[in-house]
Amino acid sequence: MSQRTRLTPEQRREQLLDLGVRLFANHSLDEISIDVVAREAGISRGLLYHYFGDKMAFREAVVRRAAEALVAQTAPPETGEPVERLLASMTAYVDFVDANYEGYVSMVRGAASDPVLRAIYDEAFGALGTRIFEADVDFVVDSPAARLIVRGWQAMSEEMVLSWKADAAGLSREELLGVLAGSLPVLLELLGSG
Amino acid sequence: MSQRTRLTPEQRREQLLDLGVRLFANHSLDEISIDVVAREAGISRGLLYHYFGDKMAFREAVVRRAAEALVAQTAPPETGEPVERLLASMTAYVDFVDANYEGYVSMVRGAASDPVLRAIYDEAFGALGTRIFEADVDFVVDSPAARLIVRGWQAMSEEMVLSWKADAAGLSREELLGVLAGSLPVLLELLGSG
DNA sequence: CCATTCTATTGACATCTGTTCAATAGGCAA
DNA sequence: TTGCCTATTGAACAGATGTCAATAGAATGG
Repeated sequence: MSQRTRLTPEQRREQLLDLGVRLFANHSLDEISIDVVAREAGISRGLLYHYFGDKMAFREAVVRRAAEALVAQTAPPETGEPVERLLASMTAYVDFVDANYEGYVSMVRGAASDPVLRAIYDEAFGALGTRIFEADVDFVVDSPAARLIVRGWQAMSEEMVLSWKADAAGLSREELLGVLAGSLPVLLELLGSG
Repeated sequence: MSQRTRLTPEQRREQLLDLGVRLFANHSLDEISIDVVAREAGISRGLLYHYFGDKMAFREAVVRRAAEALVAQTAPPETGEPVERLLASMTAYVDFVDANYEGYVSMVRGAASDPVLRAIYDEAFGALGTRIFEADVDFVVDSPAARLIVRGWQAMSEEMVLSWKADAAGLSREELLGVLAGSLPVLLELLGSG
């Protein structure tokens, strides 16, 4: 069986990563055989190994690309009021999950099942969290306890956006954003009053 | 290699489930070979299939037992003020994660990577969430949006307890509980004022 | 237009792991 | 002690991962 299509390494790599995002969004690593990936991509199994080394490295590349896209696309604007910039970043987060749902789910699923993928995920979310402490808003005071709360708030945001995506629950995008944005200050205030 | 040890089915099942909890806490499904499970348990591979059918079903049984233990051990007390009962249930949750850390992580990891395990996890957390709406406290008014917020609050609680377990971040158990308990009403109030 | 070179791509093979099932042996009852 | 029940085993099978020398697009130079 010939019918080879010869692409540049960049094109081929992109094609395979895109495919990986689609596949890993709905199935775990061991549910996706190399055969399936190869057949779906119209290539031989060997080629996948040529580009990514092994199956795990392929998965890792897929998750890493999703994480990098998340961090890049949620970068807060350079100018504007601190609170405005935070809100813009948060809006970008919601829209990213909305637009890249499959890739996002792929990343989350991966993070839970493998330490290496978890590290990639943690690094991405650590970067998002750090932005909050660099934002110069009055209700954010850096401390270990505040870091813990921000982590929790991020987990809450993720869960709510994913649940909202699955079932809007009667909330508009703006109402959802209102809850997420409003919750951060009130949660951090619990530290002082607790 | 003889040296068989013949147990009752219940004993053997318990032994294997306990072992599964330990193993799946630190490694994903495909990282744990049947050989490892069998060797660790001192049995043959075949016996695991005799008891659980296949590898996935074994994993499923491990997660299901953890989920059932979680729901059982966080049951709120029958008597007392509604708010007190909620707080007692939440305290039981924190203590459960603290005491059964490996089993809890095993459940969370599994839930993210497989639809069947996810369903078990969702059912357990749905049960915990429903308790909140049945608790008869004034700040909880049932609605799709409120359900969404409770889901988010649960995700936040989980993340914070796990992070706190890994690194106390200077918070005592009581301070952590204070933040978790205090956050639920203020989050739900965001719905009215938003 | 042809030949050459480079390398993207293949396919067969070795190895490992999940799964099945007939055979084996531990322990209780008669 | 004998015999039966069934917990347990181990070998055989199926399917997937990972390896590597061989193959064939396509650009380049004459």
